[in-house]
Amino acid sequence: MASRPRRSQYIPQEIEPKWQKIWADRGVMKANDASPKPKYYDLVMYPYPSGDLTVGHARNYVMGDALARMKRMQGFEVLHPFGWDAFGLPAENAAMKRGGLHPAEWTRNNIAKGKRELKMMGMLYDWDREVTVCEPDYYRWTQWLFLLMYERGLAYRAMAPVNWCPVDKSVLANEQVINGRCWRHPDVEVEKRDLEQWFLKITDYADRLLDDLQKLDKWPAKVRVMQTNWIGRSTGAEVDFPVDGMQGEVVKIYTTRPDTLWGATFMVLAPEHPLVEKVTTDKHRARVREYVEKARKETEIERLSTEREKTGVATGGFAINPVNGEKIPIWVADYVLVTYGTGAIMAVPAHDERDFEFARKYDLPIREVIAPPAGPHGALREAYLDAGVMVNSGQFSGLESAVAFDRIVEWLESQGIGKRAVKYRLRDWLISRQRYWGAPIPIVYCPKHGIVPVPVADLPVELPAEYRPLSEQPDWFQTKCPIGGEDARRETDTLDTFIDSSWYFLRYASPHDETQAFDPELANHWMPVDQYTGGIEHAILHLLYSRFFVKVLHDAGLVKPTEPFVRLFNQGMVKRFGQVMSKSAGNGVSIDELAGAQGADAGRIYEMFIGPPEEDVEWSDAGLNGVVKFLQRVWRLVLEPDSIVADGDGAAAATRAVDAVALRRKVAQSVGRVTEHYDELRFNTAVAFLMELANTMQDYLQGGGARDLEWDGAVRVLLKLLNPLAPHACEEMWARLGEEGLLADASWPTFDAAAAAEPLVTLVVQVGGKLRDRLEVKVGLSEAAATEAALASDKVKNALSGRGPSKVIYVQDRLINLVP
RNA sequence: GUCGGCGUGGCGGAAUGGCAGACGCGCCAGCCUUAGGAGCUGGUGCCCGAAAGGGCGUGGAGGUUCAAAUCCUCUCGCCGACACCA
Repeated sequence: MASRPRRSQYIPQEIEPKWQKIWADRGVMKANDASPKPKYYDLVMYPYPSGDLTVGHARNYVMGDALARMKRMQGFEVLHPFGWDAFGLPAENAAMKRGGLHPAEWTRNNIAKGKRELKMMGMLYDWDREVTVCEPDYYRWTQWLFLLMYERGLAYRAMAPVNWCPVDKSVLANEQVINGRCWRHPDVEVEKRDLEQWFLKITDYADRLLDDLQKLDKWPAKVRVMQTNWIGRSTGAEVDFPVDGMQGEVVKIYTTRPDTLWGATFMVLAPEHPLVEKVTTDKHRARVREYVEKARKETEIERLSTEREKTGVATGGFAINPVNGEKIPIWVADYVLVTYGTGAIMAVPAHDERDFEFARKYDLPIREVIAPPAGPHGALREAYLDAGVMVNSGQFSGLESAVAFDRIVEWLESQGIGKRAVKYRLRDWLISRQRYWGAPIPIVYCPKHGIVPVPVADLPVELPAEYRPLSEQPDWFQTKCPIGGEDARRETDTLDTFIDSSWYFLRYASPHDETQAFDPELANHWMPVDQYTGGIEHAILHLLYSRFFVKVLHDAGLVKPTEPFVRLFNQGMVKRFGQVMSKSAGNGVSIDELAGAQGADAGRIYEMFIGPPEEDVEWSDAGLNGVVKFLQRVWRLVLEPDSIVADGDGAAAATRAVDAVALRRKVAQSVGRVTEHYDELRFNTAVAFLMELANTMQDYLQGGGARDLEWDGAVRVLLKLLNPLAPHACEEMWARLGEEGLLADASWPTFDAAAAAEPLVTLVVQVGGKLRDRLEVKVGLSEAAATEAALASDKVKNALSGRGPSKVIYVQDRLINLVP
């Protein structure tokens, strides 16, 4: 190219910084709170500033940025903010690794680096609204939200086991426990310690979190299913089983199958169940204690093999089945979880796989009470789980088990031995972290007044400057009681970082408000988020927590919406060598490398073209060249059409010449398809359509098409459609065409149905479902006329081998099918 | 184990039930050029055929339909989530 000076060259390294500066100077990315335009809140999941933003992150952000740019051109006032999930473990680990480095310093360095890279990719974020959760002006309000929860009775303290490394004298996250050992000390077994912890009562919102999923019809079905399963609501009955020989002592069990009550042949308590000691007879005490001890330790270490054989011991105690007065033995087994239901079950081996397995192993009786359609088995080979006719069930025998549920529950209630009950898999959210790098929990423990929340006026409770566990910094944690001024002690735990991220999207609405977490008026203006884009790895926790927070804030009268995110999209991960890309894994491709190689625009298009947005993709540089070629071709089409005409091979080009009508049609069609696919974030096909448009335009030129208004229109549409993905190049070309700023002033092209309509359609003629011929016909041909035209074709006559069709199927204007 | 998703050329992948393989990579041939990893033109699912044309083709087996990559049943393979939730 260097040898052809007549051509202007596409040199991204020159034009990209230039346009980035112009955009910044013009402030095109700023969201105006007072704009009369309709709002569009385009949110991408903020990253952890780990210092290695890769092309994997960029894939998410290109989608968000392209959408924001399109929406701006469509006349929306777009809020497209960015921030940093800056509290958390990696900063502490990095600080530990490099002795002397403070997590704050490490974090801030990474943020600076990441910000530079994002700007380099041409992302237009409203940096005036940047949010960094580790800064006091943010976590002040995180603490305030905790106090709000506390005030509303949603935060409470309870004992909970934590992973404890005896060498580090520190709590470990679950991910840091590998095979029951500390990740940093593979020879050291992690201990389980019971510590007093803070919880949020998310279970109070279980029903609403579940039911409102139905409103989220623009969320991927997959995520809704995952959340549904996570919440895990089941309906059943709680039934009281008196303990034999112990006046007034009952074991409450939970079952989803009250229709199988008559088949209960034993009872099982979780090892941690409070009644275990009581029901155990002296004869069995030693063995039971040994089992409980062992079970406790095992679950602590790891539930490695879930397929392991069930174990348990008899307590020697008996319970009375209240429905038939039967005495059934009470066992203890670790397959019953103390954390679910009542921690105790009635075991119905005939109709439950687990109970069946257990009964077989310990030779406990199995009694069939639900007969399959084929009739009772007598000797069961496996548990029968489906519905059937109830047998051996007193007055309910003969009833269809499927319809018996309600009647049995009513009867239990009338007898005072049981009641309807709903249970959840969801547990309350443990939010205490015995970590330095997080928002301190704003609580003071006073010997006189007990748990005392820090007054809002005293927020933030700032982290001490020194990086050391808070519990080892008496200068920091020694304080006075806010109520009476007594010597008191601060809470030394910090908040789970998921709290930070459960409300950051609200802070963006009024990021500098020093009087409140967010301005309700502005929050209600921008909320809910119209499009939320991020990784599937947050399908459950982050999204569930954010939904929970918004519901609580709604109940507190602070936000109107009950759901934060209208439309959710989970983009796939970028992998390399089969693994998720990251610097620490050594397979990362940085944004620097991508933008440096062939420019940000090529990188942006390539990120989108590499595969379907929701699928994981394997990174390779192979296709990047094709994208660069495409950009260069657009450049030539727009600015150097002469060189394209000159390159055309007249003879060849004539065979697929595109006339003005065909060009107009293609342009109109592209507007429709590209707009629709951008909107649905299907960027890979949108890019393909843009390539098709460029191909068509090239054919038009090479076939001798005039460079008239038709052509100029096509050029402008191409630039506008391509602008969200390749903004620098398009702005530059637009400017060279002598137009005003593309981003600032241009509007999105509108779809012209008339231009897109085809004056002639291809009538596809099938015989017996097989393609036989294609005929050019007028749009809207009647069925009779279409059939006549089809039958005139020799090929069709051949296929019908002389006979006429016995049946004619005519579909739209495009297809006719003759059945011989 | 349960739930969910996915199997289409050499590769990434397109296809409201209606011309399978768009778009791109790669490859082949040619053109252009003061030897470029640039640009341009044509070709490129498989088989038979010089060609025209014909046959076969979306993991496998059935089914529904005038018509199936697409819907249904079974099956094989890969991936993901949950994992004893009574």
